[in-house]
Amino acid sequence: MTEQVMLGAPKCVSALNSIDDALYVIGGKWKLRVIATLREGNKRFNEIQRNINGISPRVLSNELRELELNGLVTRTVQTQMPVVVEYHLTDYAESLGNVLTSLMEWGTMHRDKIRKER
Amino acid sequence: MTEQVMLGAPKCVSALNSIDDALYVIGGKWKLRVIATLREGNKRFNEIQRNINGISPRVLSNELRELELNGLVTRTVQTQMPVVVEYHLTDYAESLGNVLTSLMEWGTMHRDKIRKER
DNA sequence: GTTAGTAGTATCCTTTAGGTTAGTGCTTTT
DNA sequence: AAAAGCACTAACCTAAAGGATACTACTAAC
Repeated sequence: MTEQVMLGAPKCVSALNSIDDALYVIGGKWKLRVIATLREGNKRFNEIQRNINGISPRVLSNELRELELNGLVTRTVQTQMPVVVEYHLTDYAESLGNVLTSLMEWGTMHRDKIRKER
Repeated sequence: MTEQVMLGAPKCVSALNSIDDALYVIGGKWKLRVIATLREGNKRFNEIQRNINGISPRVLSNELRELELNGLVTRTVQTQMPVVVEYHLTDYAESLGNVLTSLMEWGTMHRDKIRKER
C-alpha cells in the first residue's frame, strides 16, 4: 500500500472527509488572500482591507474569525490608548506549505493544458 | 528561492490564481465523490447516482459535465440498441494524486489538532 | 470642534450552489 | 400490454455565501 490517496478503497470515506475539512479551511473566496497579505507582515484590520481589493469589512471580519478558530491567524490587542489590534500568521500556518504548493503546481499545469486545448 | 509558494511575494497573484483554479476544479460538494466512485471502475449514470448517497440527477449531470470539460472524466456512448453511456476516469485524473494526498494529510492532521484543543 | 481614522457590527440585499420533483423518449423485462 | 430501467432535462425552490451601506464608540490630528 503506497502513500497514495485510496479514493477507491473501502476506507476512503475518512480520506474524503479529511479532504473536505482541508478544503473547508482554505476554501472560500478570501481566505488565501488574507493569508497572503499577512505573509507580508503583521497587519491591522483596515490595513488588510485596503490590501485586499474588494473585500467588505463584514466579510473580512468573518474570514479572520474563521482563520483564528483554525489556528492560522492570531489577533492581539494592545490595550493602551489607542487600542491597537493586530493580526498575525501563526507558525501553524506554515504547515499549509505542501497543500498550497501542490495546489499551485497542479493549477498552473491545468490552466496550461486547458488553454492549449482550444 | 525555494519551491515554496511565495504568498507574500509580488508575483504571488498568479500563484493565488492557480490555486483558485485548482480549487475550482475539485471543489464543490460532489466532485471528489464522483471521482472516488469512478476509481472503483467505469460506471453508468444511474449506477453513479446509486453509489453516491444524496446526489440528484441534475447535480450529478452538472458535476460530470464539468469533470469532463476539465479532462478528468470521459463519457462514452455505445450507439447500439440499447444506448449504453459509460463514464470513465482519465489518466489525467491521476495527476491529482499529489494534491489529494497533501490535502488529505493536512486535513487529517488538522482535525486531530482541533479535536485535541478542547 | 470638525474631520478623519480605527475596528469593527448591524441590517439588508443579491447571487449562486445545490435540492426537489416531475417528466421525456427510449428499451427491456414480465 | 404494463411496469420498470436508462440517461437525462426542465422548472422551480431554498439556503448559504458573499456584497453594500450605514452606523457605533473611540482616538487623533488639524
